[in-house]
Amino acid sequence: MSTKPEIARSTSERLRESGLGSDISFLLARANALSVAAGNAALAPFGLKVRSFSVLALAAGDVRPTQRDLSEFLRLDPSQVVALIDELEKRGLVERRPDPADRRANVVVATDEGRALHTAASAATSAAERVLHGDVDEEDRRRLADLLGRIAYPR
Amino acid sequence: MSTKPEIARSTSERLRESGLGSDISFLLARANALSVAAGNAALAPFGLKVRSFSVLALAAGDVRPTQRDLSEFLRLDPSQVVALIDELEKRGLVERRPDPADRRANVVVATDEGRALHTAASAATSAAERVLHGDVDEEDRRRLADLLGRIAYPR
DNA sequence: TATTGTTATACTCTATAACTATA
DNA sequence: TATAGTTATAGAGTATAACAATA
Repeated sequence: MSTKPEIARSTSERLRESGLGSDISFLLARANALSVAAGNAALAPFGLKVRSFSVLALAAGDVRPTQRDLSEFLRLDPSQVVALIDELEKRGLVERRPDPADRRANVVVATDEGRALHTAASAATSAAERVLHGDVDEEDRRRLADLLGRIAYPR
Repeated sequence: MSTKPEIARSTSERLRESGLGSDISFLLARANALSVAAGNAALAPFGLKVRSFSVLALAAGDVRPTQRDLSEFLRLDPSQVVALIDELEKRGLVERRPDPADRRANVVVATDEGRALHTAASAATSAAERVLHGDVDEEDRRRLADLLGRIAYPR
């Protein structure tokens, strides 16, 4: 048990106040690590992780992306997308359909069951996000999303 | 070659506008992926990656953290810290010194050479960060750091 | 000739357990 | 009895190259 004097800052506080600890890249890495951990924990009851959830989420919308689209948007190698879709398809959550515009390509769409699971899982991740962002109110969350978007989607 | 009409949004634009694409957790993951990639590229000429750079940065300050401190602050397993310090120590960039307060613990400090490399590498990562944050001005960078800090360092 | 999806493979990263020396 | 550092190992994540079908 540490019984340090109140006046002295702890080592972790001092590291936080050091150069690295206030670096945007480092804060980004740390915030993301916590976010992924919280997301995976919230998704575990659904048999999903943030990776497979993001594929399911995009398949559940009306965009009808090809595997190549998913690969580029999620910044995953095409071979990783194959593995993720294999797993979701085996569980009956998504389907590969031939792209009418290009017979090489598969369009990935969620099944009814997949959309239902996505809805339930979304509620869980949103709740986990609200806990993680407990210190950030709604207006600041919008501001944060805007700022992150400018970094996440460079021109 | 895709010769789509200008009026139609591309698939990636439509994915971006979908639910997931504006989710803070997803934006965080995507921004961090770009940040790590840019950081590793900027650090490659120095024989460093963001991981080893962060250890060197903390060792180059005056906090004198133990390996345990580094493990907790960087959210790395103690065994990973061992490997990172082994490598940096082999290159003469950091040293393990016995903690006078606890003979089980090692304090990690940068050598003169390590501090010099840290200074040079810091300039490179700052430059890469400015490129990545090209769309975000100084005031918004401060705001972003504040918002990220509230997520990265929960109470 | 180039691209989509696929398979195989290797490499990095991360997580876990067990051990030692000190506390 | 618990903690700091270490070692070993296995699992997850990532990157690369080669192939068949199609553009």
